[in-house]
Amino acid sequence: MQADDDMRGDRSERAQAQRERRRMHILLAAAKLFGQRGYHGTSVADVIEAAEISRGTFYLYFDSKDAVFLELMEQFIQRIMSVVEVVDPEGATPTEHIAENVRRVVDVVFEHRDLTVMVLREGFGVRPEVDEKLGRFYGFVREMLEGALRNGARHGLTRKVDEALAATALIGAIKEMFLHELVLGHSHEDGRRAVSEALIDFGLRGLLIKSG
Amino acid sequence: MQADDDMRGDRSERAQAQRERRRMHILLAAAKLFGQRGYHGTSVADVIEAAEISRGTFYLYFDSKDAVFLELMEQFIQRIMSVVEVVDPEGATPTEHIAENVRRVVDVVFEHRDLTVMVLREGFGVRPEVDEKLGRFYGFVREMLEGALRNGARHGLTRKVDEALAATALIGAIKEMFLHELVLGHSHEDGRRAVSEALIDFGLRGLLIKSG
Amino acid sequence: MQADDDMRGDRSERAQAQRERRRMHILLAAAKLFGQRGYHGTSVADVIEAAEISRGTFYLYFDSKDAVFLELMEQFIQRIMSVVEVVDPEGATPTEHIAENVRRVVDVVFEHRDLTVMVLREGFGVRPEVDEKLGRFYGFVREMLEGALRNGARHGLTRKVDEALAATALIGAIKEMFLHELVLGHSHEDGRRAVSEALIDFGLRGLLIKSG
Amino acid sequence: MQADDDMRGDRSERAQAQRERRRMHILLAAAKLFGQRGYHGTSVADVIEAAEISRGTFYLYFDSKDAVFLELMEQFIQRIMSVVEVVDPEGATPTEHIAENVRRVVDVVFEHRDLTVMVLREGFGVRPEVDEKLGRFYGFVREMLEGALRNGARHGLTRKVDEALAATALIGAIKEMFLHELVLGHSHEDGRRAVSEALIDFGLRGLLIKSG
DNA sequence: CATGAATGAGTGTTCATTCAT
DNA sequence: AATGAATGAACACTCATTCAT
Repeated sequence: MQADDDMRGDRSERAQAQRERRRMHILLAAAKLFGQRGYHGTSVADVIEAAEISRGTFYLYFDSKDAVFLELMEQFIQRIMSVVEVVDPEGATPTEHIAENVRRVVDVVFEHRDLTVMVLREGFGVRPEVDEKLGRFYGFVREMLEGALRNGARHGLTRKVDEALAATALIGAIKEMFLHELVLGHSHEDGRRAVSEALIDFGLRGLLIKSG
Repeated sequence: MQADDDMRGDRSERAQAQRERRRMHILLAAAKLFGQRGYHGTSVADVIEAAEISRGTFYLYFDSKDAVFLELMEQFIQRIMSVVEVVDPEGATPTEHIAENVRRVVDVVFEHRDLTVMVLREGFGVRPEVDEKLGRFYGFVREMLEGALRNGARHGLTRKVDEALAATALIGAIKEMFLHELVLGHSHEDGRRAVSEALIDFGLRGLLIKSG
Repeated sequence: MQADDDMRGDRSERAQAQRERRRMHILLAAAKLFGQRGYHGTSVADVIEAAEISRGTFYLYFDSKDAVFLELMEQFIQRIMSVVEVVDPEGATPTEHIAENVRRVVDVVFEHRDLTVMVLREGFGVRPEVDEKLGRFYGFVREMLEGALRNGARHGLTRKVDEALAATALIGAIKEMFLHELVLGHSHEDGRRAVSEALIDFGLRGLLIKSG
Repeated sequence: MQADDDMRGDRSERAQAQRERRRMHILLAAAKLFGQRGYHGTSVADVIEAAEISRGTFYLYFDSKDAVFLELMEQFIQRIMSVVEVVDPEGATPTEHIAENVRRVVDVVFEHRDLTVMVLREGFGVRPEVDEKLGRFYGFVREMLEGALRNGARHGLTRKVDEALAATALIGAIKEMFLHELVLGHSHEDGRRAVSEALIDFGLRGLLIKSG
């Protein structure tokens, strides 16, 4: 009896684990394809071929193509958000804080290359739900950046600038650098460090030696 | 015979002009739609409805949906390229040169809002030919920027930086600012000037008052 | 010029007529299949094969499989309703009136065999819109019948009965007789007359010679 | 050895009984669903959910969805047939005989509402085997009715009519009244009696007071 | 015996492209 | 040159059935 229970428990656990692994497998395959060919360029047929599963199996694990895309997008957003620490405006010089945030974000990005490319290359207009998710995410990022800029200005670290415009520029710069590195990157282990440093460098120091 | 030829010539010329006008009309309608809904979100049906032409007519002027997209992309690229003046590396302080280039590019962008949005929102991966075109274009832009950065460094105007990385960041910043302004922009006449100045500001001066 | 106009007019008219003929052709094919195999047993593939058109053409003429079914159902309902004349309760003996209604309905039914079978064999539960249409139709029929029964009772022609129950029984009898005749019927020209007479006979006279 | 056999026999018997109980359980769940949503509107998924069994188990007890439907239909048919007593043509006035048959059928119908609705709402065309079964059943019913009519005519109880047509009409009336009562019926205990009486009334007496 | 994960043929629908008029 | 009817490959999704555990 006990053995029986144990066996059943084992089997159920193993089944559950297997199921989770398969879900992951599909998500990974989908992320790669979405990253390479975009949402519209990737068909369910592509995904099931890449994941080596049948049509039916795909729908056994996910409600729809959209659902997969949204889940992947959510995964990425969650990972990034969970790794960014809001800087205490009253705290000491925030420079190091920011640098650490950047490093952590870069780590997430480089450990989830496909996911990142997928999110970064897909602009608005794919699906309303996607737009909403992206909107909230970029809103969050923008707030982080604007806060950092305000904070930096208060501490006399950065020039007084139109924070909204500056945040937009920074977002664009970050996206492009990540995309460039991830798509063309030679996957040097130091690509990661180079990007980290470049982001901190450009973000905090700008390009000019002396004011114009 | 001669008169006949003339008449035919006239007719042919007028027909040619009419044909050109119609092509333009279709391209404009397509640009607007591609900008608003993206490549995949725009169907040939949308285009012919917007251009008020028949299905057949569309294919009389263009080989395919792709061809329209590519031609529009080419148009945009040509316009931008034709307006950028390569800075003489031996010349005097290039700051003003650069500023003028920026202003001219901004002018093109704001005078062809649909076209710009279309190009900027569509990343790589739509079609191989599109990728190739975009690749060459960004290669050109990148070269311009890298040249400017090298030049600036030589003149002691900018810090010594990894020009490739810096160019990537700048490209991203520029794209994002344009997109943001064009999509959400309130179409103030001064939006154009604000963006111009912000680009020059961020591009040339960076954000930091004093070096870290 | 005039000839040109005429020709264009002709062409347009002919095109319009051709279009209408094709629509009809598809509807006829669909009605036959729906009648033979039911709504669920008939696929769009079946319809386009029977109508000898391509998948795309089907959707050129109809929005969906449902739309075809609903249009056919509506056609049948309209034909029947347009042919039934509401009996004036104050009028003279309504027997002849009723008999004429029956004959007209029978004519419609026998001239649109597939359509009738399609409607009669499909019960409720196919689609909400279908249910609603059928509900309204049977409501109409029921009202007609109940009115006739009330009328007949007032004139002393029929026994006093629970009109609702009697109407239900009559509806069932009518449906079954039509279905039987249309599905198995040997298409004798007199099948039509036999059914007409039987309906009048059973509806008006009942089965018993003398009351039990 | 003998004890062993007995035990095995017991176990086998118990297992057999359990198996039978489970079969019944599934059939009941299926009948309810088939009645409510029809054959096409009911998926195997619906059935296993309602029966609270697994997919595999379903196919352990039945060969296919069709097999369940057919078995249910057969069940209904058997019940009805087993309850109808063939009237002796040489016997005395058959009125009471008929009335008793009607009452027994009504009892079966009201005690197996789901089953009845299932059979009545599904016309021909679902599956060839279904058609065949239904065909044989209605053949039997038809024979009963025609016999009764012939008998009635011989005894001078009913008018001389085309018995085939009359039987068809009666079948339709019966079906419709049952369906109406079972689907919309307020489940009054007397609904049963009302229907019984109405059937006898309409079937035997018809609607007209005096002969035409 | 029981399970539920896996399958793939089939569904209704879309849309870029062709072609007879 | 202009039209729009016609096409069919491709799409996302469903579901009855099988089978390893």
